[in-house]
Amino acid sequence: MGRGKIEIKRIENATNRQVTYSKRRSGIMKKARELTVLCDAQVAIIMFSSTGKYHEFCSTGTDIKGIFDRYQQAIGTSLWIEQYENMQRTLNHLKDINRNLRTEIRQRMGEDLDALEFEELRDLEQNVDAALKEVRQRKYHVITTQTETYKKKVKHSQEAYKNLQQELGFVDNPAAGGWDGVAAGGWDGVAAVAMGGGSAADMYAFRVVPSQPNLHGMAYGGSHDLRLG
Amino acid sequence: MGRGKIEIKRIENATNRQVTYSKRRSGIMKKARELTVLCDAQVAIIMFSSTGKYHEFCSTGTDIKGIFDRYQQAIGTSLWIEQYENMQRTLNHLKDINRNLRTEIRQRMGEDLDALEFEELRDLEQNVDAALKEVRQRKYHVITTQTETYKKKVKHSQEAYKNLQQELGFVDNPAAGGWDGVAAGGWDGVAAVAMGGGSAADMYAFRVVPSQPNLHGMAYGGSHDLRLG
DNA sequence: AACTATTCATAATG
DNA sequence: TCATTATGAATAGTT
Repeated sequence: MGRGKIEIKRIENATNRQVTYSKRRSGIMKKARELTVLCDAQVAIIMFSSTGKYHEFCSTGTDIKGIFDRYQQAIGTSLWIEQYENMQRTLNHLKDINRNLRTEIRQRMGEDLDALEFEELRDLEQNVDAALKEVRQRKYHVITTQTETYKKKVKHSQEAYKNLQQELGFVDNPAAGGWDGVAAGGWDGVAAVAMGGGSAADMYAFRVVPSQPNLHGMAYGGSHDLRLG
Repeated sequence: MGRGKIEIKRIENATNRQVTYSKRRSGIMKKARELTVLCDAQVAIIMFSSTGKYHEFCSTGTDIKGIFDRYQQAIGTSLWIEQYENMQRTLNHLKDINRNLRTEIRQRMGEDLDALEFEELRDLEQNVDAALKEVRQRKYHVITTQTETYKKKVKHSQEAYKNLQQELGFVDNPAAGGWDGVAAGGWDGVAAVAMGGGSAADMYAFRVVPSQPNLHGMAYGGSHDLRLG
């Protein structure tokens, strides 16, 4: 065809190559379209030129994805099965880990202990005991720090008050009440109450991990069976 | 071409249709092969005949999957993006949950308490305290049960021993030692030791969740930063 | 499947 | 890129 036969090998002249690509591409596309109409066939074509431009053809009544899904069904496997299975594996692994994390939390809460051997129970007890000490220590630290902070605030306010009184010409009278009672030890009393453990009303479920409380998928102290997938 | 022009519409005669499909299919395949050689192009073709048979063409140096991956990159999206993204979302969600579960465990172990407010610390303390009581109670229950079991076993052994002695014609002499010392309360002593809390050597990390200990991805009491994905 | 008459695709050219 | 055209390739209908 054309003005003389040509050898089927790479066209070295880039311009000629591009022209030939364009002509033959449209030729193939036309043939493909005719085939789908004449023979009631489904055809999908994807082409990339040497310059990287892409063109596609797809028979009417479907799309590239549809034909490829059918193709994958025909050859009995997914071309992307490897990635997909990797992901599925990771997912299941994460689910298993999460399940075990939940179990550990439940056990640390004193639930579901029936499955534990005596040695495990003993270790758990020691671990929870040590944790309790840590938590108490930290709580005490926070209280102490907070108390100090408030004491300083009170002291500053007190001094500001005195300065104000002096500036306004009042007589400085420390025994007249005002802030002194609190400054003398009132906040230590607050600390003492806070340290004393909870009342019955305080016994609601523990709930921490700030900022994203709903990512657990459940309330602490409640059931841990988050269902996913 | 051919003996007379034909109208481009579905060929009703099934045999003709099949013959034409076969001829034109090979024509397109040949054209595609020529295009890839002449123009250094990448081409992928998938065809399904009206009878359901499939045929494919793919330029040398690559495969269907390669061309489709490139195609998806070219159009800037994945044809299977929906399934994939759903999975990715689930994965990230699981990771978030996982992270929070680990944080909660660390906090229940008395670590990473700096981020907690005073109220959270107080709740945590109460919760861990209550859990400790539960664990101790369970441990005591296990010990009691175990002790009873051993007591019974000892008693049975003792009686079997006595019966044996009688059968062999020996004189029954309770003061002669043997099992009686243990049966009188020796196992309660075991229980007492077990209840007494751990020695310094017992203070290794707590490790439960039986059957699949490695799914945590870390040792209890160690770092909780399992990296995934 | 093979064969041909005929149409079509396209290489070379402007 | 577009149009023209000579030429070989593709193929519809037939055997």
